[in-house]
Amino acid sequence: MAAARQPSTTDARERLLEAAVASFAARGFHGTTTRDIAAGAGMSPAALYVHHRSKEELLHQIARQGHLRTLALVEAAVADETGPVGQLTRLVEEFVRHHALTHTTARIINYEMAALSPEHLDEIMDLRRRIDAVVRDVIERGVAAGVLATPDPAMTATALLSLGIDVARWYRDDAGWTPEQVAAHYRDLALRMAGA
Amino acid sequence: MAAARQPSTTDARERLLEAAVASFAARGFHGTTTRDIAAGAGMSPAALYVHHRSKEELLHQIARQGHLRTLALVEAAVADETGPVGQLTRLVEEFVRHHALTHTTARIINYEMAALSPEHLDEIMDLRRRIDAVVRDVIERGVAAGVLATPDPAMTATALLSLGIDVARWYRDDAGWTPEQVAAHYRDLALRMAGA
DNA sequence: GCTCTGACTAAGCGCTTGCTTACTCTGACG
DNA sequence: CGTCAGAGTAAGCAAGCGCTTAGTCAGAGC
Repeated sequence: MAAARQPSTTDARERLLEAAVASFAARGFHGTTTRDIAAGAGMSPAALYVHHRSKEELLHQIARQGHLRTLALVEAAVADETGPVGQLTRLVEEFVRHHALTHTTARIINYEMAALSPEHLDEIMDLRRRIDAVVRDVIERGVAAGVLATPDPAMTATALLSLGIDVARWYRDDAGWTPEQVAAHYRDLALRMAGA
Repeated sequence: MAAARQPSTTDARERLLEAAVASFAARGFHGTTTRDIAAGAGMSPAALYVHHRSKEELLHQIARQGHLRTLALVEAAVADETGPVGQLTRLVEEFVRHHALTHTTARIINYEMAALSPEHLDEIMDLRRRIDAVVRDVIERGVAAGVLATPDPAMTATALLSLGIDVARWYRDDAGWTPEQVAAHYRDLALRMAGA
């Protein structure tokens, strides 16, 4: 049956995606050729088009999966904790740890967005707005409840997200800090910033 | 004399640089063609090579000038104030205001560095290390003097720089916040983060 | 008026790009 | 065994790339 061959098919598809992640992160979308990606997956240039429609579609899938994962992560942080301070603590810890751990993917989804088609960009921007909304909501509820204090919750939310996202730019696997160390330090910084 | 013609010559050179800034910021280094840049300066494709050696050299000049200006800015902030708290206040205000105001250039010099040649990248990385060192030094002196409090001055310095740099990624001229408003809010956040 | 200099361009060179075409090969199914 | 689907490829196409060549033209100096 067809399912018996599917594992290896899925495997080739996945290998191409992984090769695209590595290339896009290292050289950017426009700095990467379809031949780079195919070679990274150990295949001929034409093989890319057996499994994917175009180079831009690869970027779209990487961006889509990455943003969905981040949205799920922030929503889980809020769902698992009660109270704005606990939610903010958990959210920043997980958000920062995730951006340090998956900095390769995170670099692409945060810095290569301009290469998406207008339609795909719209879809990704919508996911980003939903992520932003979760963070802003936690801070606004905290301020309303008197357990957080900041004169401009929206700008503080922007700063917190910004701080986490930018981890993907500067973090190196061999730079002396583990994702957990950065996450713990950033959690403390975030609580100070939000006036906990 | 030659100087009489020089203004218009300098002008063409400068117009090409400005067009390169606009294109690199909008589409990235690899997403920009030399024809884009020349057209942006209102000239033929070949004109670029009358005034500049290569596309990469344009990026190098933009990155070099931008980093030198940022280094001068942080050094001036430290020189003009006495005491770590005043220096940190002034430094963050100016750094953030600068990144909001010049976000177009700042985007290039922070996110297109991978497109530089190895030699040019070395030079730029050295300038970045010097900028980092100024910020880290302010925080370390503040902690030593007991006017700032943070368990890891190096990581806090990284976070402060990161926060300022990332302003260039998300800031929009029409998004409701002026550079001064962002600078003032971020200055308060920075003082909290550093334990002032 | 003649010459020389330097800004600027039309045309194009050699190469690389994203993607397609026409094909081969493997393995499942009757 | 013959057929047929689908994964994979060798070869290549049209377009676009960074950059060069060979030249035009305006203005300064004598």
